[in-house]
Amino acid sequence: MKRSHEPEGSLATRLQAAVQARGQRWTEQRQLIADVLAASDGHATGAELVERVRAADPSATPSTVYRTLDLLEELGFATHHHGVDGRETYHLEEVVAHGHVHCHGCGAEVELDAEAAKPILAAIERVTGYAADLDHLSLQGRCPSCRAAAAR
Amino acid sequence: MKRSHEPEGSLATRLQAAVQARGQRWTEQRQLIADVLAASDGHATGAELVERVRAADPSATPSTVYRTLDLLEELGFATHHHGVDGRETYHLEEVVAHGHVHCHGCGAEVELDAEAAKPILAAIERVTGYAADLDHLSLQGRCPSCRAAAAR
DNA sequence: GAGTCTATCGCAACACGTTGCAATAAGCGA
DNA sequence: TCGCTTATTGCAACGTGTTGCGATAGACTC
Repeated sequence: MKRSHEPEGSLATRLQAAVQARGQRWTEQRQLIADVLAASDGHATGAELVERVRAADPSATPSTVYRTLDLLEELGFATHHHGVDGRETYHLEEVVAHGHVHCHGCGAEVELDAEAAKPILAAIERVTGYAADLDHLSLQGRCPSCRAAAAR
Repeated sequence: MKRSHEPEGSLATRLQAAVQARGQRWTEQRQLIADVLAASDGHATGAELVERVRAADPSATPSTVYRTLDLLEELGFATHHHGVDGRETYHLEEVVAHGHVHCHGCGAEVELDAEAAKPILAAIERVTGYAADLDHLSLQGRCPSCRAAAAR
């Protein structure tokens, strides 16, 4: 998100540098997977990414895609979390960290940016001493309109 | 909730009544699955439950177990949520509602009871307007000792 | 340039959970 | 009791994600 002022290649370039700095290799497949992830800004499930990567390069296998995603995550360029249905959802790190709140009444989903989440994270820290990850903040509950409907 | 003063058998009895009230049937397998879930108080993953049910009755199949768990959930006798690894974890409704906080540093996991979670849920409501489910509150972050270690 | 080391890849198998379908069996009315 | 209706079950196949292993190919040393 809001990366449009940057040259397209910069993410891949930084990634390549980070990978090679660890003595690891930057391959065409990794480039492709990073491109696909960058192109699907916002969220994408593992399966979606696998599908898109395979569309671009049919020789790519799921294991390669998942291992590359793990690598991106290890390097801090991506994160993943489990949505309400247990499916994995991946984000590029450039997408600003955010949490999710899902309504189990109507299925609505709102995002929580860092600013909005501050009081929540502060409350978690006060209660538990834990510094919670915003990226892994995936809540379920009832949205205001479903609550109003339920109250009637 | 907080029905722990009731006799052991009452859960199955109430469940049976609820199932039959919907014109559905109370079978031995359902009884068995409810027993297994009751016996594994606290949490159990779907796979664990399947395994235990099959240990007691090898003819039971995973689909039956999962369908029964769905039924229990529909009736409000059980809940499930997705843990950090994306696996499903089931609770009996009798186990008092609680959330989880998992440390991605050392893997420690603490539970949050309703009282402790109150300020967190209140903060969520203030920010989003959502009434979050304590049972689906599954957080990740760093525990105090990992934070201290990281600070050094 | 040859040889060695090792990261990466593809494949196959597995684990967990879900779904569709046909067979079975329970419940119910005549 | 018989026959009908329908909930439940078992089976098999599928979707998503993970893991182990041998083959490959890139990088590095001599």
